[in-house]
Amino acid sequence: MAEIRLYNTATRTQEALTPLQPGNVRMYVCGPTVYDRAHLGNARPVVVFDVLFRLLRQAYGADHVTYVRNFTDVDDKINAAALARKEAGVPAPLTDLIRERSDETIGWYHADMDALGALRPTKAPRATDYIAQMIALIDDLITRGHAYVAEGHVLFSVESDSAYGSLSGRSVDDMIAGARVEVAPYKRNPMDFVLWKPSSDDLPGWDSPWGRGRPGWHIECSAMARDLLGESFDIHGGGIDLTFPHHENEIAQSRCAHPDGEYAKIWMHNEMLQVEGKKMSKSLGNFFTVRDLLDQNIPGEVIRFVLLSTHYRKPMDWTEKKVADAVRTLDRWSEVFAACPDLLDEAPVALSGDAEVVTALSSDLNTAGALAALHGMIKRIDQIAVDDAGRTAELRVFLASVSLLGIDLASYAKRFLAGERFLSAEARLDDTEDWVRIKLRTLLEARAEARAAKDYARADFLRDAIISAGIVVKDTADGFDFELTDQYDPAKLEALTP
RNA sequence: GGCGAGUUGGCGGAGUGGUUACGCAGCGGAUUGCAAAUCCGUGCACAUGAGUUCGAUUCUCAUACUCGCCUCCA
Repeated sequence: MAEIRLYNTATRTQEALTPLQPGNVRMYVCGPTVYDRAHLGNARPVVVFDVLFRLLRQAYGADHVTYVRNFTDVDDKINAAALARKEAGVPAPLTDLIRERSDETIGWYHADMDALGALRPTKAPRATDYIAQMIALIDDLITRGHAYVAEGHVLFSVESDSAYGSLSGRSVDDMIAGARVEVAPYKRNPMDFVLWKPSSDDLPGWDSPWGRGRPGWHIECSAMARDLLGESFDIHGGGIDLTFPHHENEIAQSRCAHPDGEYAKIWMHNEMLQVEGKKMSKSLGNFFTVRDLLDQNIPGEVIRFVLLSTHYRKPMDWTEKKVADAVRTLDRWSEVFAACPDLLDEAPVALSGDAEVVTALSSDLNTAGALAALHGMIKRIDQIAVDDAGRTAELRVFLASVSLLGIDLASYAKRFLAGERFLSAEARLDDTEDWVRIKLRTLLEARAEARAAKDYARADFLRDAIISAGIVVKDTADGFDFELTDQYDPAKLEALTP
């Protein structure tokens, strides 16, 4: 087994993973705030850390990896969504609507991430189930002099933590100088952040020593990680935008409350996702959800493939070309199994996967390198005779290697071999009007007749005409097929005469 | 203003102190009535300047440009 090396944001270097408890790895990843469908950006960390989860399970054993990913179900946006429903006339108490909204969103989230082939984490706690632990943690921080009560709020005192700012590499003074937040007058230091805040009567709230209220954003992760993983654990992950303030504040809370623990040892952050070269952001409104893509008939395996084709620490640009390339690659990989479809129905074998693939993944999750290694494998396999037993053995290793990336090639290939095509000509034609299909069919059949009569001049003339409308004509063993290209233009097709 | 990341061939995208990434596109060949698809083979690169070194795309510094975070955000 190759040594697993991971880039640690906290030290800004790559480090070998050595579990604090030998043979038992503990990982916490910040999960979604469940107010709406997961957008594509939400999917990136899920897929990235799922690959890590799979790698760790293989290296240490499935029962020796604990992966916790939370659901944040205390949030203004959830409240707003519930409030909007109430105002729309839904006759139910607001708290019920809030709970309903969270439940519904969590269900969506699981379904969408399942479609991307992500394994469920070992534990998926909800913040609202850990209010008591949060209150205890806050109480502890007050006792230890790291937090104070002011006007119904409990605030963390950043000046009480000499290490504050170490993860994100900034000093408290720098932060104050560049702060663009309005500073509440009751804060002792402008950077002090909320641990607990009062709740109005019409919003969710819990009784606490400081009155009815609700927790601040950061405390939930500290409380759940403490409860489920302990004071020290191995890996903490999330999007790079969480580095500050979320993770910085988590560290501060946890280390100050548990001075003997070091909280997370390795901090991993995935870079952001862009769409066609532009930042994907809610405020710009150019984002789309995972469900949108699935509904466009883009298979989950394809989405996952694209997400893994760029290293997790680099910004990734989501483009239609990448989707098309991924479809193409998965189609090719599927075709290799045409001669041995039974392999696809075999139960997953306990193979460790190709050494090159494992080495790439072990080197700070080099998923792009792993995909390159898979390309090499398939090339080698292609050169082995179809009836050679060695080919079957190699294909099993190939499948095991692909599944280490969480790409369910067996499922994809079975659908492909059964004739399913994604982004196919037929699928695209389905969106067009009847006359297009009739016209195209007329032209294609006219050409087939010309070919049958060996009137190649006419056949080629017709094919050139169809090509000029952006449609590629293919002759197959049992007839013909066609494919729409980027130049496909219905207007040109309409102008053609047989 | 503060913090951080990046700049690789036509495009996407890894990696390395001296040697092939890989994929797509291109080109040549096999195949085909001719094509398409497929298979085989193949050319093309490391932002700029300086330094360290026997040798740098790879290390150091500077410059330019791009991007992200500092505010809910993965």
